[in-house]
Amino acid sequence: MLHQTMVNPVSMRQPTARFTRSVPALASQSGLSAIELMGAPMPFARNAEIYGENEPAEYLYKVISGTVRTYKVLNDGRRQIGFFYLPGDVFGLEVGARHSFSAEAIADCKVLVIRRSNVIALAARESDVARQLWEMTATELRRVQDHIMLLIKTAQERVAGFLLEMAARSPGATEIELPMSRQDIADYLGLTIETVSRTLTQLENSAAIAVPTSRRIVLRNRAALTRMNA
Amino acid sequence: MLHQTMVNPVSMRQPTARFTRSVPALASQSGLSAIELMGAPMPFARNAEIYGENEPAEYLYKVISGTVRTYKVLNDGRRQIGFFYLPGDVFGLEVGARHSFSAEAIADCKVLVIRRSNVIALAARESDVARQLWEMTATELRRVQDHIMLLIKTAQERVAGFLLEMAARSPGATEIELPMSRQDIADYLGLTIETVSRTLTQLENSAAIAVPTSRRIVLRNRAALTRMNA
DNA sequence: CGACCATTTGATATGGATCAAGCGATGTGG
DNA sequence: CCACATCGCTTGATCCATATCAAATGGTCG
Repeated sequence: MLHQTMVNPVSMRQPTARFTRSVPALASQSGLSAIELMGAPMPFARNAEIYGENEPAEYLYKVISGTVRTYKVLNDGRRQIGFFYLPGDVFGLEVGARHSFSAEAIADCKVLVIRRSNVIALAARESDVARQLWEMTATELRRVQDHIMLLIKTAQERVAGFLLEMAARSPGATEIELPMSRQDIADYLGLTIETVSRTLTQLENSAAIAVPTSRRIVLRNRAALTRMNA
Repeated sequence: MLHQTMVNPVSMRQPTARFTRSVPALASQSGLSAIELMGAPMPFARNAEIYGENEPAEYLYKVISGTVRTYKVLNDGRRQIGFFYLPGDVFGLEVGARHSFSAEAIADCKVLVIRRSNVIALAARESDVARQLWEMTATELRRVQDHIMLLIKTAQERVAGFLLEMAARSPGATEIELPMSRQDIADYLGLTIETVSRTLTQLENSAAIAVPTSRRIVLRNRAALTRMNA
């Protein structure tokens, strides 16, 4: 049940963040936030740990390419995945001193790494940066609240909800490419891989989806999925 | 399963917030935050709705006395309680325009009602107010993350965890007074009242707790509870 | 081709839900 | 002050969704 994670060398995890002074004009002009301009891109290999639970939260991160999972593990090895972060998503932002989850690359990734102290210093001077930090945390809060509502549902509802959620993140697409394994999905939904697998075949049999390959899902009947999402 | 909630008259829910200019000196001196000084105390009767899901988030709230529950209800009536807010706790703070949960008084309450627009305006000028808003949202985020970890556990672990959580909120106390019903506890833990009840008697039989009355729990063996909290 | 790993499928077990009844406290009207 | 209704909680019996255990299948890479 426990994932074997390659811990990458310390040197890889101590990026020298480019120090950038406040540049709100450039930020708004380019559609980039001032925050992102303070970051340095950094690659992570498949299954590499980006940070561990309870480690000092020195950086926050934005996915450029690839997918990242955050997770917690209980004493006895049960793993709960917090979220799957896709390109454009920010993760690892903490107000407190330490990370509350661990983070790993699901596939080879590029991640923008941003020194937290720089952002916080900037936020103290510029209220729109402060507002952005607050908004990012609030976005995460809403996500986790939605996740709770998933976890009280039946297996079918959870899987349908998961598929719709993933579909909503690549808008317009009727076909979704899952970057994560069945085990990851199961640990996200609080189910076992067997139940996830069975539920998918059941959805396929009821013509709600097609599963051409295990990592590819075609949404055949979105209305049906929405209906069973409770 | 659905709670009958008395909706109190509109007039009761439109408090005239005392308008207060920025008073950071007084705030730090008194140990009160500038935010709280902008609020007006307001009573809510047992089971009164404080706000509803998706209503405009005009106010944020701080419990003075009594207990508040927040919750969401799925189509078919399943209710999930977000949290129980005790005196000192802030709830209903949103970054977006609308409340994502509903809130009700569990018992007769006094609640400090604070106009959100005032706080946000102040935050734009004073970075420590902005920081406080961010921190409140982050506190809530951590809580919800912990809640997720509860929801993947067994019934016994959930109930033990709940008792320890409640105990931690009245520090030092070896005996806890539960302000909420078994149904509320069940809906918080994602269990049925029967399972909550059975689990409590089971904990009582194993001498981990005593239950002199249904609303009062004595922690007899905190170590045992901690051990079964996973 | 063969080994390995992820996924699916099958058989069985079980924790918690559901259905149902009993119990104790609280309150109400006669 | 007592009979009785009500409500919240507990306890009992049974059921069922999902977990667990086990085996087969399939896709990937040497």
